[in-house]
Amino acid sequence: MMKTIADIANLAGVAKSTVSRYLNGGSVSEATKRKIELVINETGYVPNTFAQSLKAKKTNIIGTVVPRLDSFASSQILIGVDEKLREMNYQMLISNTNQSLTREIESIYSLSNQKVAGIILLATQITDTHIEAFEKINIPVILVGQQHDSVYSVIHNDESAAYELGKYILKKGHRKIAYLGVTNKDIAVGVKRKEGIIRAIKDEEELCEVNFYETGFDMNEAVSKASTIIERFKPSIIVCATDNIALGALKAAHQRGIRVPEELSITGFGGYEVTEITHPSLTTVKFFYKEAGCDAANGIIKLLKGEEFSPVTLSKYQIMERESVDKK
Amino acid sequence: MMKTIADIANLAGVAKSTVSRYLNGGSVSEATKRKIELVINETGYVPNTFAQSLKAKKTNIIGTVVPRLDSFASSQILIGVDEKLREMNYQMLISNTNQSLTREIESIYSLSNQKVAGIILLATQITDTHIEAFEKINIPVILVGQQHDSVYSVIHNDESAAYELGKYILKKGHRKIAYLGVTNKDIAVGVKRKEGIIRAIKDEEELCEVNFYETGFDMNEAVSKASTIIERFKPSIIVCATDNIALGALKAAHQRGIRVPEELSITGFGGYEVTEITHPSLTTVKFFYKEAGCDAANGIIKLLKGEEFSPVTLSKYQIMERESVDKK
DNA sequence: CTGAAAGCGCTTACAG
DNA sequence: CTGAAAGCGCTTACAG
Repeated sequence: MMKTIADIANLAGVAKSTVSRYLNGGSVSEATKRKIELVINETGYVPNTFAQSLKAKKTNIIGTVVPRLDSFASSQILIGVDEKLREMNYQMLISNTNQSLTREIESIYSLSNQKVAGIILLATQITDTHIEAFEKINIPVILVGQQHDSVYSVIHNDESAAYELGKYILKKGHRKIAYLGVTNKDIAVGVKRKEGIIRAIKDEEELCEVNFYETGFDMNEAVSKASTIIERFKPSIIVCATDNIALGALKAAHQRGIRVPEELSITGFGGYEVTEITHPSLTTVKFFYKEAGCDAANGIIKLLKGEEFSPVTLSKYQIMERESVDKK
Repeated sequence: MMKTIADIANLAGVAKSTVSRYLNGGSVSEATKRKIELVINETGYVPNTFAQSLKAKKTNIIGTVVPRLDSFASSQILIGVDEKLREMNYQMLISNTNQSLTREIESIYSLSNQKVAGIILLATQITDTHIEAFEKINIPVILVGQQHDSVYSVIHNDESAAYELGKYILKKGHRKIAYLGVTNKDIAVGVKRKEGIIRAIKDEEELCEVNFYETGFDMNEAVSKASTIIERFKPSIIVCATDNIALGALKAAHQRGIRVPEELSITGFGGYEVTEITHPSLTTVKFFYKEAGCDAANGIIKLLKGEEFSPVTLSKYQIMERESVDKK
């Protein structure tokens, strides 16, 4: 049988309110404290969360909305969020939207109905409907991976990372560059990474030939897109907007019997674990997803406590110089 | 301002109990139904979950305990569970234990305290402490990935899958086999897969030379283990207990300048997405993780409704014949 | 420091 | 079919 606060009060010979005060750090004399403590230990009493939340009208749950569960980046961010939250005695509730923007909006409202204390959104696109939802629910929201003026954001600093990667490949002598990117609807991945590369090329004094292509996030689509690029454009390097796309490009090169990096260099973005183990291993930009997750978790708790939190947090990155880029 | 059932009752000119009955499918006349419906639509009323749960003493939440978030198998299973649960109007609450058995036990109790309706455990090892916890919490539990006599299980049929894979490589002519497995503590992955291979070899009339090795689940460890095996044993094939290990073996071969599959064949288990894109693509056994997740979700709901559910459900598998195995 | 009482928003017998 | 009342397990002013 589940014990209630009334049982504890009876057993300890005090009032329910006193037990409640003991539990919540109110003023209780040392003597009664000890009595209550004893009873609680003996009975293994655990307060009913529903009753608590019903009164307090809030929970220590942070809702985390993710577009998909099966992506390296998502997993790592979630791990970071979960770890930090657990540390701070909060709980993470994951809501998977399966890449549906509609379900994303639904999730935001539904989490709010469940009285989560705050929401962390692993964002892809931020629409007006999102902003409207954020305003309506009236609890702290932090975006991870995308930036928006009216919401707190933790981003991966895609532009700088891309700029640095661009400088790197230029230094390696590449002048005939294919950039295989994704939709502009994704500001971070589609726009910022491309912009960083473009800025690096602009800074370069020598002339570069650059072609831009677009593909989806899916590996298989990347294989065929890359294959066509190799055939028609014959670049010395394919700069891919994600590691998955780079993996696809690598496959395309293998299929065509083109040696990487001797005949063709390839780079990615992300730093997925598997990029270390491919042959050749992939030169890429590593983002610190887990740390970004921690940052977001920290931020939401600060916001909850009414403390200061910067509107935009830049997460770290690191160029991983490996085998897939050769001197030209 | 949040509306309560009392507000709705007032606005509709009926009693709270009538609104409650309307909400829960009790008997309400068509006329009052319409009145209530109207008010609810206008106000956008949503019942307070805590109040509901406080009375009903249960939730429509299913707790899912996972050892790690960043594994292909886990992600797919979670996606399956989530999808099915959502369909049935249940919710999934994920608890990540970060591969800690202690945290696994803690999670079980903590989910139970939160009054989840049931628990799905993506299991690695089942200890007595687990069984004790399952008995104490007194709600339905389903294991995914491991089997145990006293708990409902959805398993991947590792033994049969391994047997079939064993038959396949034998038919390809391999007689000098290295099996790179994992700890026996993991019954499904460590024991069953090995047993399946052994059974296939026993069935074979010709003489086989087989060596068994053990490694961790980590890719990098697999690289060095495989490298040593290649050097010392010189097998014609390395059968790896997981795709990650196989990826490591592939890397080891590349590093040593050994051509796969011409000089060395390699197989995995799992059917991770990335195995299709490696060079050469990996011959492996694909498990239907997502479907297994669905099965588990279905099962837990059946159990909740008091319906029949088989103590052990065998999930499907499929040999993915690709490029990493050659005729010998 | 301590207790009695009211109330959070719902559901569920029980009458009618 | 419908309503009044009790109660789920807690917390929070309010007295003392």
